[in-house]
Amino acid sequence: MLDMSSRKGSLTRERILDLAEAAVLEKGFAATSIDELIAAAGITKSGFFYHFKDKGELAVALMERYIAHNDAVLADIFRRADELNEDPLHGFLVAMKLFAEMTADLPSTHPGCLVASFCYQDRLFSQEVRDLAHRGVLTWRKLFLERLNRVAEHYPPKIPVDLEALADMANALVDGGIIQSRVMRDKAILPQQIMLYRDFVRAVFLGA
Amino acid sequence: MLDMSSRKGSLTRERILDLAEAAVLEKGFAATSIDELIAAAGITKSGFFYHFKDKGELAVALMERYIAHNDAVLADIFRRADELNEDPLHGFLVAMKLFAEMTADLPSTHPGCLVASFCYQDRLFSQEVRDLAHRGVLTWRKLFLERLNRVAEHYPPKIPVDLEALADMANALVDGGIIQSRVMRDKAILPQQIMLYRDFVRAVFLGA
DNA sequence: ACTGCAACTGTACCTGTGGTACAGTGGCGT
DNA sequence: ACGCCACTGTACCACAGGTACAGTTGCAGT
Repeated sequence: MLDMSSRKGSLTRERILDLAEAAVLEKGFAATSIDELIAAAGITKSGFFYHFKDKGELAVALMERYIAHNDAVLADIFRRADELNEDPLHGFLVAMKLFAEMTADLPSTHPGCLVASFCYQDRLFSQEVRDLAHRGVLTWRKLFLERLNRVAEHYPPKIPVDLEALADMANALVDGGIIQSRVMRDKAILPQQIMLYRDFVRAVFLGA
Repeated sequence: MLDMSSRKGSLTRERILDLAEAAVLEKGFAATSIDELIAAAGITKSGFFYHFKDKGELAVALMERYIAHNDAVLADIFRRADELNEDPLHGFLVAMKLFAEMTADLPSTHPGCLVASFCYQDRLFSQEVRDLAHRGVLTWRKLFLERLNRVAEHYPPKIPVDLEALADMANALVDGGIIQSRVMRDKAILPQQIMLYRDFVRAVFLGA
């Protein structure tokens, strides 16, 4: 029989990851204690080490799950935008609108970006975690760059920009927007910045 | 007599702060141990606690110093740009060019932004540290917004944007650019993003 | 009913770190 | 000569993070 989640699915592992992700984004990885996680999850220390052989493996699992989820969310946004629009530029602009709305609809400020969090705690992690973060950023770059290239074929840029840098700009602005939203305790900043990015992309391809 | 730095200036304290800042930006605050700092500084634990009554006070001192330094750097860039140019828009564009060049000239990737680092370790710090970060972001917003308002008086915007959001965009892009530079191990990304911001500001006020 | 494995629990133990307490000292300014 | 700034040295403690490993429970398949 094919069962997709190994036996009964081990939802305990997922629960640990949920708790760990939230804690790490609030206090950092080093300050997130295993004792704290197992208390919240209602298991014992041994239970934790059954799922993760050490804290490093927790970091890997957190990153893997986060990257996969992030990629899926972005792909979904672009897919929904494509359904609403044929033209590559307007599809892109609609996607950015959807993205901004999604972040604006969050109940409080965005919980944070694990890649950004981990990048300031670099030396705590294995090469594997750093490689995961690297691939995560590369995936975003690729997803945006593909779209921007397709747009550029139909709309010759009015402002000469490196499209790869323009692709990276989205990621940079999201990470930076999250940081500002958190520091300023103003959840409106992130969606605002995404909309500004949208304005810029429109200006690049359509002019002011 | 007026001496500006309390007696002989206590350069030990500065050395601790230098070491702590570098360590915190690499591993995070919680993972930076006092033992490690005193070993690197060549002092004893007692020496450390003479300067900082606890670790929390170290965090406050780090943030204060970082914010002050950051503000000074930005103010200097704008001042130098003003010397080269009278027009508010071109002064701003020159400043962004100088900024990009400054970050490009760093020997390796940018060491990182303490505000960004601390924002993902929020719960470790006192309200005082959070307030410092808050004020740091506010100062950047204010510095950029003043300039942008002056520009807008002479150049009616061709693209309708919220100037406060446009001011915040600089900060967001710098923080995001640093993160991407670190994760991708490519120091060119940060200056590239600053130059993209410059392109956007020019497009806003001059059109594509 | 028996076997086997996933998913845990229980107990014991070691280390490193943060932090306290306090007495002592070298050198410089006045 | 006096004082005080900027430390050093020694001793100590509580506790969290982390390791190790043997034992237990419950469900699945045959």
